[in-house]
Amino acid sequence: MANIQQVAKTAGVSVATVSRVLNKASSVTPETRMKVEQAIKTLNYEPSMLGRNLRNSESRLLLVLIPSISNPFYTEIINGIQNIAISNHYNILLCETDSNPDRENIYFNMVKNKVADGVISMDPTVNMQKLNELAENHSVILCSEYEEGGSIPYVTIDNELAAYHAVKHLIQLGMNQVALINSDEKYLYARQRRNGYERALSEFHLPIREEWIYNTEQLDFQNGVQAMRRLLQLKDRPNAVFAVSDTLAIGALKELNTSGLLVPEDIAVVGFDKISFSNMTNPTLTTVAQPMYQMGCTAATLLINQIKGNNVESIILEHELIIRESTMG
Amino acid sequence: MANIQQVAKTAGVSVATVSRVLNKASSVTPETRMKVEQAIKTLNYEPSMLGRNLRNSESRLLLVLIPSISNPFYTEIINGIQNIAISNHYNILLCETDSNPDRENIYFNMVKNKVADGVISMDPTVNMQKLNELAENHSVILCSEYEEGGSIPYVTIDNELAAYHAVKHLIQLGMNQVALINSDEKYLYARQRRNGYERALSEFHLPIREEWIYNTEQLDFQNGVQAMRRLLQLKDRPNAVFAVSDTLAIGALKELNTSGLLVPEDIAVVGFDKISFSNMTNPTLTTVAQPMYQMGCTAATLLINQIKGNNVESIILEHELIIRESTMG
DNA sequence: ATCAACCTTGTAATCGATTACATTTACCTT
DNA sequence: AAGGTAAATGTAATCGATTACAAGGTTGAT
Repeated sequence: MANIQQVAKTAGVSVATVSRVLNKASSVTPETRMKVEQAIKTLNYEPSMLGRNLRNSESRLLLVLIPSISNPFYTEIINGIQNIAISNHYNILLCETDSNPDRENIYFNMVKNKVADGVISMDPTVNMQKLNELAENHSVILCSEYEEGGSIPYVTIDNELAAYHAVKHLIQLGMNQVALINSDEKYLYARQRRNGYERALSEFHLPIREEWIYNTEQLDFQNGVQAMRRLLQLKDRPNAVFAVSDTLAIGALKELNTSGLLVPEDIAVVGFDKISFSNMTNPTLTTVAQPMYQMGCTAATLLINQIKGNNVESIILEHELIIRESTMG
Repeated sequence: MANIQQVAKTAGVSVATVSRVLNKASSVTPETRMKVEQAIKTLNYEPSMLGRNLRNSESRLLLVLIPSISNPFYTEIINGIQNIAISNHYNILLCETDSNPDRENIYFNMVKNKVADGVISMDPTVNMQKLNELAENHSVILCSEYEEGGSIPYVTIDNELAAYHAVKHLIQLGMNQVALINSDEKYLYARQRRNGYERALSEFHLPIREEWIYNTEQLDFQNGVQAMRRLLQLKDRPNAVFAVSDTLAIGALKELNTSGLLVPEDIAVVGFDKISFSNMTNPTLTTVAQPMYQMGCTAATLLINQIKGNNVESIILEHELIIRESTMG
């Protein structure tokens, strides 16, 4: 691969002139420009990013931290990030942390080392202390999960309100015994969604019953099956379930199917996230849609602005309740 | 962020010595090593990848090209790639091409520019001519989809044999009218799987009937629904369906459910890929498992070896038929 | 005491770009 | 024709590391 020196030589000009042609900025005679472009073509020259990046001390790479690539929740967000990134001449480095602090460290170092210009973290298990340290000198944006009262800008939805809407929908359909399948409440979103659940119950003067609240360790399908199984063993069964993720809800559906119960006649189900599989189930799943593509776009825009040195503000986006067969027989 | 000069100054040594401490290679007195390490600690120094990469003309980044991040087929493969990459001190740059040639070009240029040290392509729509050009001077591995008789090393399974096994399984269950939901036969894997399907039929002296072969444009759920709907409209209905992807098969299941047919009693269904949702459906889906994690590991290992300058050979991995409820009521 | 051999450390070139500053060239004005 | 100005181009420093080679220092053998 040719370098800029060789191009300069074959064009009979200096490296500075070649660079000027490359960056289209300052004045070059049409004639010399032609000579340089000719040389570039004959040598099949592509400027080295390594040289350019070292000099400019930027890499035009954005790190995206996700706990697990197999979680369909993230795919649309990543699409959004990627589109904005590409149209701003950035690329994204997708990093799966597996919620593993060692990997997290590797990725944080990549930002410190300028292998990447900034980070969007979507990992709810991220080490907030380290992230805050990183944010002191580098560009960081949180997406979906965030820190209340923290100083790092974030993009999210109003989780409390979204849960409230979902549960209110169930209650208004006449369900007076609504169970909650929640994830571990060490996560902020889990606590917020529980609050929304409780607010809806309280508003309709329904009791909050601990045995109808099940906390899962993870968000997998199997956890949903397990949770539903437990709820069905209760003497006093719920007649509706709000699960804080579609994968949990789909697990619940599966268990209901197995035990011969009808959805929504016997038990209505609402999920959260509107993952693509949520309308492939039978019945299709009522769910709360987060504007995932938009979240991704917004997060990327914030990050790029922050890298440019601008001050950016956190943003809360709108959610939407998608009513499907699992609540509307 | 401190640089190597400052570390050298505070440690009272030359930059060469600092570099030697950093790279643990040549001889440094324990005493000077201590001084340098002390300086590194006090200055909170991290070596710049940009400088290092320029000098070594490597980036320790591997490009992974996939058509779409939302396709669950790729997630396990990517896991495998990532694990091997990390344990060899590489990182992966996950690139979604959307089967868009412009994006493809951007990514190919990243390799030419040394932003990445090599590519694993999993995009069946990739421009083979350009990829071959790239492979002349750079490291390239194909994963899953490949070019027959081409010169780029690949990792794949025996698609013909896998399809043959799937269809033979259906026939041996007593199904004598097996339909095929195939994707566009411009793809090599689609042609190979069709061959396997036909071989199994021929072996059992069953006719190959064109009206039982449906080609979809894409692999989405909706295409499966559509395909099944068409097959059900036939006067002479099939009593089994082999779909070349789980998403198609899940669409077919959904349509069968909608029209009140029982699976597998009325129509048995086999999918392909063993995506995680394939055991969340009702009934659970019989499918052909590709060793996806292993494919990822193998592809990454091949690529890293190729980058090291070794000659690498293509590898064909074993598949496995996973029998579940959709063929075994 | 001398010298070879080896070990440790330093000097400076290098990777491939960008860019401040210097220099050359061309043109215009009087 | 001389001098001034602006445009075009060149020179060389710079980004932050690695490393070939040079130089200095120590050790031990004779």
